[in-house]
Amino acid sequence: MGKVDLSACPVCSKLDITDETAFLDNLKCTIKTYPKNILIIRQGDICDALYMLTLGSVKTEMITENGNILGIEIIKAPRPLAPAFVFSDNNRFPVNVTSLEEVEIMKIPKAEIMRLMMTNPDFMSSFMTHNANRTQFLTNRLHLLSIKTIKGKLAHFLLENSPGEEISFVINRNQTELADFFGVARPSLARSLAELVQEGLIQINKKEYIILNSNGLRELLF
Amino acid sequence: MGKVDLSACPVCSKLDITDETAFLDNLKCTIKTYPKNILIIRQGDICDALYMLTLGSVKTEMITENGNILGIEIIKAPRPLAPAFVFSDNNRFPVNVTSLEEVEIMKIPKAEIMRLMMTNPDFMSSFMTHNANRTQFLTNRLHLLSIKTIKGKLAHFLLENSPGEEISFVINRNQTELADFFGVARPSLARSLAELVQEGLIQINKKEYIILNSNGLRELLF
DNA sequence: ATAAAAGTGTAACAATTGTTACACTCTCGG
DNA sequence: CCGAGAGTGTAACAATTGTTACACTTTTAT
Repeated sequence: MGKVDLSACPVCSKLDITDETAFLDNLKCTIKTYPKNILIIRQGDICDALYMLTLGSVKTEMITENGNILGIEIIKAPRPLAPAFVFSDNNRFPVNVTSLEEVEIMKIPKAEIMRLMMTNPDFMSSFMTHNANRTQFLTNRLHLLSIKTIKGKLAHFLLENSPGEEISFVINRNQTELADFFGVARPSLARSLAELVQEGLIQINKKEYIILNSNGLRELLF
Repeated sequence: MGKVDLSACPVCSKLDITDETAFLDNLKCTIKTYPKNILIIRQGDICDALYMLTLGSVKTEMITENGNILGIEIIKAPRPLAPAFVFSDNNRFPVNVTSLEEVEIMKIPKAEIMRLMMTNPDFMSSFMTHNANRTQFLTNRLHLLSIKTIKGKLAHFLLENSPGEEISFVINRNQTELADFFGVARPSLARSLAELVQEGLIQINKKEYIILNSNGLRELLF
């Protein structure tokens, strides 16, 4: 089993653990490793334990009923996968989870999570905050999807990621991934990007973007 | 202050409260009433306490940057409003909350919530489950929005709400509200509904719907 | 009972996005 | 260095949805 850096985990960082090894030994859990590009969790699978990604990175994607893929996000270890759903009445995973590299996943039973929360207020607090942040992420996602034009989505997304006007920044997604992220067709996204460039609002060089006119971008939101 | 039926509240129902009045007296909280059609909470407002709707009903709606309204849901007392966000790092309300009638709202400080969770495992468990269910609701919302055609959204929505083929059921929203719920224009929704009727898939009488051909509806999801 | 307001049906037209197809560039492994 | 595959630019056309407008029906308030 690989070495886990608990202090980097948003849920565990505040734990007062004098002996990390002892802590992990006391924890009833199972650990599994998966090779690259494996579908680890299917949308709809029962979720009766907390899945903690301890090594590697995964991609979560939601598949709509019409078969389209609506990319959600990339998760890097250490971080829990869909922690909120352990406690829901209908405890099924809402997304597919696919390994992007060789990964290691720690499966902690629900009862153990309960025990940790009871005995460790800091853990409880972190766990709550982490879930709250996840909810906020979903809300933002909802917000993005509710913007109806592609150029509007792009404006929102670029403004959110830009460090400021005329300052270049890198978007770590290619056009195909971006299109999935927005839930639109790839050529349509390319067209909208080209229009933004032609209108002098932004500048693109591979994955490097520069906002030239942030006010112009903001106008696309109305 | 109105009488509160705690047993009907998803978060409080499992509390072992021998004396409800004493429980509420011990709870440090403030109670406010609002008349009908008042904007109680604005999207972006700081959320440093748990807002519990104890009487009446409210409507929550998300306003996108382009000014469009994306209806989310109607909430009836007793139920907490956006309970997850009390604990998030950026603890701001994600939605507007408007009263639909005269309402009463109990404001419980975050510290009090923490105390309740520490001292009352059942409360903690219910609170977690409730938040998890909310997350699942958001995920479903995301799912619905990610379906691209209006007829697809309608098919998904109607199949989800129908008790079965040829059995009538009531949708408690008018066309305008439904259009908001789906994030589409009202006449476009009307057109899609008319098409579903014309194709013999459903039957409509005011707010009463009947699915005539559920397989036909399912085909719209591909 | 009746006027005002809210909700619905529908049509013509505009705007946006999706689909498909293909040429081109870039990257990476052999 | 070269070829395969991935990623990009772009164009023509189809499909879907939005916009606007107006007549009509239903509900609500006085």
